[in-house]
Amino acid sequence: MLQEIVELEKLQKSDYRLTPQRKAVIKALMELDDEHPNAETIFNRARRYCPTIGIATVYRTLDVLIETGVIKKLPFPSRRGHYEIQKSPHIHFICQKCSQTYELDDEEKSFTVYQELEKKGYKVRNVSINVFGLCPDCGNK
Amino acid sequence: MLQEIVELEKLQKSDYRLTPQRKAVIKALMELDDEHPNAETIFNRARRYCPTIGIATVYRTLDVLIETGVIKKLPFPSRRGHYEIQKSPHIHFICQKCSQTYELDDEEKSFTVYQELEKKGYKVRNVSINVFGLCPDCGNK
DNA sequence: ATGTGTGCAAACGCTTTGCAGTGGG
DNA sequence: CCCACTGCAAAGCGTTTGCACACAT
Repeated sequence: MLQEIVELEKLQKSDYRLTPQRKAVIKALMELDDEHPNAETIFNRARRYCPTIGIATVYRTLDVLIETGVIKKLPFPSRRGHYEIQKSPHIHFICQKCSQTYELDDEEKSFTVYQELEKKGYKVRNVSINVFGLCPDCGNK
Repeated sequence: MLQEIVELEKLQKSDYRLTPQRKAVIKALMELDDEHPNAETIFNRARRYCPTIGIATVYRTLDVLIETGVIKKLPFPSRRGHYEIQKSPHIHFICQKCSQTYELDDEEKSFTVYQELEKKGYKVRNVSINVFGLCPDCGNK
């Protein structure tokens, strides 16, 4: 996977070691990226590639990956943390009935917000747009 | 307070009882609304108006208020829950250094998102835009 | 040799739940 | 008068931390 190499390089450049555990977590994150996984889901997938990994290491690795900008923690009003690889901005639509999360492009809108806030003196690192309601499936039942 | 009466009526209309505890929580939420309070902060303020209230009741009341649309749980990637009275959409800017949260108007942008998604078959109940970065204070140090 | 990184298990902190009692409508 | 609601304390659950060990450099 080409993309994976990019992520691994980001880590190396920041004085963090590329351990089997960290590689396993990144691999898990890449594979699960379309479902906004929580720590437990990432943990279970990462075990395929590093069976001895512990949940604490997953949490510590997620912190490292957030710090180096590889992933971000998603701002959902959920009790558990959800994570995704950093990529171009998009809208998250979260269905309040079935909890499905949809991704919808929104580079343009995010960019406008970005520009306006930078003009006002804010340094913008991440724009996040979440929409809550009923998805087409749940809304028509 | 005029606004408070509106919130109380919403509750009454939904077959929920207007207890001193619930009134106290609503009053606390109104007073603290500009600081996106967590349950503990709401609890401490509510005790001014109902000294015997318990934290469990605060949590249960918050659930009721969310269900009736009086308040919403804010989608911040924080471990604790944060709440605010439902009002017209705005951007939250959350400083990653000092954790200050700023509110910035954005009715227009939210409305555009709203319209586009409704066209696609989603039923939108709540649009939430969060921006993360450094606030003017922290960015210039 | 040094210190970053790890697994385990225990601790932590916020939130939820069970239950017996209370009071609003 | 009945049942929604409450306070208390205990349990629950996701996350963090302390510690001894491992292993890269």
